[in-house]
Amino acid sequence: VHLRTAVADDEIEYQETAGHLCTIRYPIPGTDDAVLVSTTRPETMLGDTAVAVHPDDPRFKHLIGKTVTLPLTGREIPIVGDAILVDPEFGTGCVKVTPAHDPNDYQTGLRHNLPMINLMNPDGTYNENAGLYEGLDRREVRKRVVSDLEAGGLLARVEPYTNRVGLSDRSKTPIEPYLSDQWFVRMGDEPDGSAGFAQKAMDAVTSGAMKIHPERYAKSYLDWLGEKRDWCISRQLWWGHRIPIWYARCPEAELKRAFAGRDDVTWRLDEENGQWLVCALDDLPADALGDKYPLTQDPDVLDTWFSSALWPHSTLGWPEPTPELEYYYPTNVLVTSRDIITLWVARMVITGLYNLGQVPFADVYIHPKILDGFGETMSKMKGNGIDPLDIIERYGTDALRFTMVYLATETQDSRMPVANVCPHCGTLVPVKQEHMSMRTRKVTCPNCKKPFRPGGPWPAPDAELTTAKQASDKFDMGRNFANKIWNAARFLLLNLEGYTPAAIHLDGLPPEDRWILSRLSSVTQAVTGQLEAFRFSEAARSVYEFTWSEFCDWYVEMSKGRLRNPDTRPLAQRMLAGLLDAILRLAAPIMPFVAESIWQALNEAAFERGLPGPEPATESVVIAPWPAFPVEWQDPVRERRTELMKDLVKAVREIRAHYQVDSRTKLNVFVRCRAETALHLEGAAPLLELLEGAHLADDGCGPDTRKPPQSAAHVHPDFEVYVSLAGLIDVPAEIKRLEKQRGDKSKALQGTRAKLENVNFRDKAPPEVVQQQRAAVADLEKQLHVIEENLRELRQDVQ
RNA sequence: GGGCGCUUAGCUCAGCUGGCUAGAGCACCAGCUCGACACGCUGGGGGUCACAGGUUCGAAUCCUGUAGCGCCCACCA
Repeated sequence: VHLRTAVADDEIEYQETAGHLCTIRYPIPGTDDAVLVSTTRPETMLGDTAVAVHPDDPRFKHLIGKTVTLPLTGREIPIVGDAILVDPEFGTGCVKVTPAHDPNDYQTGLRHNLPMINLMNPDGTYNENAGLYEGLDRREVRKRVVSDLEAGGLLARVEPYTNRVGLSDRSKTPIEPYLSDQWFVRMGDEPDGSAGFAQKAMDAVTSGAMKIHPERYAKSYLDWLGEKRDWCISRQLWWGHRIPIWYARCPEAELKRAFAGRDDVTWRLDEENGQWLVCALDDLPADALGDKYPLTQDPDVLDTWFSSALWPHSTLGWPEPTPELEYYYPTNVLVTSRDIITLWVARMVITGLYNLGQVPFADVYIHPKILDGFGETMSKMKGNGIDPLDIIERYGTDALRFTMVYLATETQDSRMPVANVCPHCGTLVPVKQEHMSMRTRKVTCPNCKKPFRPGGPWPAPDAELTTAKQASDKFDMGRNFANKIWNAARFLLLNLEGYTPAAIHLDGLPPEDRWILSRLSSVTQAVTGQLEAFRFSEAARSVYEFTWSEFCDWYVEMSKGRLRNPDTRPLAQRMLAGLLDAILRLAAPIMPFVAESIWQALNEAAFERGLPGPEPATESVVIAPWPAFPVEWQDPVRERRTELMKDLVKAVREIRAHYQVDSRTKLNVFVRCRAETALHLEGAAPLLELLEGAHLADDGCGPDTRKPPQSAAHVHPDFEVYVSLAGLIDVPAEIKRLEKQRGDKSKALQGTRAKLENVNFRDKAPPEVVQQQRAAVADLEKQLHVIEENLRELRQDVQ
């Protein structure tokens, strides 16, 4: 495929290609001598207009100013000295110069005022300048040139050579550099020295008018713009915005007459071609100047990035001063990928500043990328992409979105191993590397042995093979979380009968309410900060953690008893409704669909709700105000108290699980602790009852509690728990349990002691850190002591 | 060649300004169909934080180097 268009440097991709390096003799007239030049593109020698050597190269210095005869053409071309083009160490030290067909040679040509001979037609065939080779395709010319040189004894040698060939991104055919007229946008500064396009776009970032997050990406933006390379914006393609230039050959008076009073039309003279270049905002009809002087529009179209650069304002109705443009421009945040910071972002800034005088957005957030399972960027070409629709169908939209946000960390790209879902039996068949790049058209299911086509971007359906859908268990997390929220909401909705709205008063609240409000206030504050700082992954983690591990795992469980008691039920309902309301608002940006559907259901059951006081709910969660709660609700002491109770419950659970005691069997629990801790654990008895089916007697918690016979122990920094297991206790197993606890604790003790024994640590570390370590040692020693005691008793039991 | 980033549990990733026994999800093991949820609950196993130096009382965290990987840019007649 030949696209026959100009391409930008950034549309070229290089590929290592095995080719040949030909060394050709260029005879020096009047002598038997010749200079040797090497090239990977021998056919371009027809357009050589010089041979260059390094000006300081002793081997060739004396030749500068002389000429050589260009083989096959007989043209005499000069030998020039050029320190930029020539590396004397490389090859023969002599370089053929083909200004019309190589960018470096072009620059060399300009430096030495060399003629530029364009050999090629736009279709890649050679033109009349190629003499005998006219009309032949470039590849054919290469063959002929080589054999003709060989026949003439002018081909010194041909060696195998691997070089990097520039291929078009789009067509994957080799780029042929050649001279053509193109349209450029000048990026450099104005002739008077004032800032040009590139500089203005740089200033937008250095002045802080536009911030790039994470900050390090500002560097690629500034570095690239700093080169101020002119932007070639014309393309010889069919699809695209046409270049708004019309050509006319007429007296200027005609233009003045036809466009009198129009400030959207300008023109200037193209002296080289003796015509007017007319530029207009709106399309000009061919007969705008009358039949005598037809206007013809330039056939080229704009670079797609030029059109894209207009996106932030052209989508809002520009150039008309629409209300939308007025209201939305400049926008707030652009979210995009790092590889188009230059191609797209920089150019949006340039056109935004030029057309509207303001940057198009205040913040640019660059997200990490999802890579394929092998760590490579996904691309259509490679065929290693994943179809979001497959994921949505299998896991849900919110699952997709949540997982993506969860993975949007600050630096780390994320690999996404993908599996094909066997269309016959549903087995997940992991994608292997050899399935990539469309090489594998057919995979056999290891389970049902039937064939299918792996999922991916296939150009057309396959009549014989069903194409598999794609899956990736990375989305389990999002799906499970959506489901968790859904079920928590269901629980609440089933328990809202008789709900009455009323304000919450902090003072009368039970400890678990104080705790969850403290957590809610902290978490809401954290999520708000994380979103503002573009730390999306952290925000997702905060919402997930709070909702699942705190609200569902503990608060909802704790509320079950209260909902059964008519005295405590109304408050529990208000708390739960208010909490769910807050969770939905926090989750809405990340899981909009689940949040919205629950919001609607909640509006039916508890229209007026909220913390601390009830308010009528908004019609939709998307217009609900972002939540914020009093900082005074944050109460470290209450949080600590709840943590202690949770630890107590967990200790009992651990024992129950270890002895595999049926959950319906009631356990008797005894706690030995300091009086102060006992105070903190005051509310623990009902929780143990509710959550663990465990009984803690009124006098079972305090400094005087004694270890009951036949019991299992768990030693916590703040308390010792004993669970009576008369008839169930397995003494050797219990010894093993305690020995493991002892192992863990003494390992920690060792580490901490070692630190304290270090004089330098005691002298140089901050006192509070030293103090903390001392306390830790004391705690651990005490715990170990208790464990030892328990072990001794158990060993006596055995004997 | 220049720049940026990464390397932590079997897999995919957290770990912000250095300081409790390094965390999560999935996977794995054991036990749970008790009134939101088996897409679940409970308990558990699993890590020389790539490697080598250095700074520090103390390093997954800071510095230097090495190796591997990814991306962007430049470019080899």
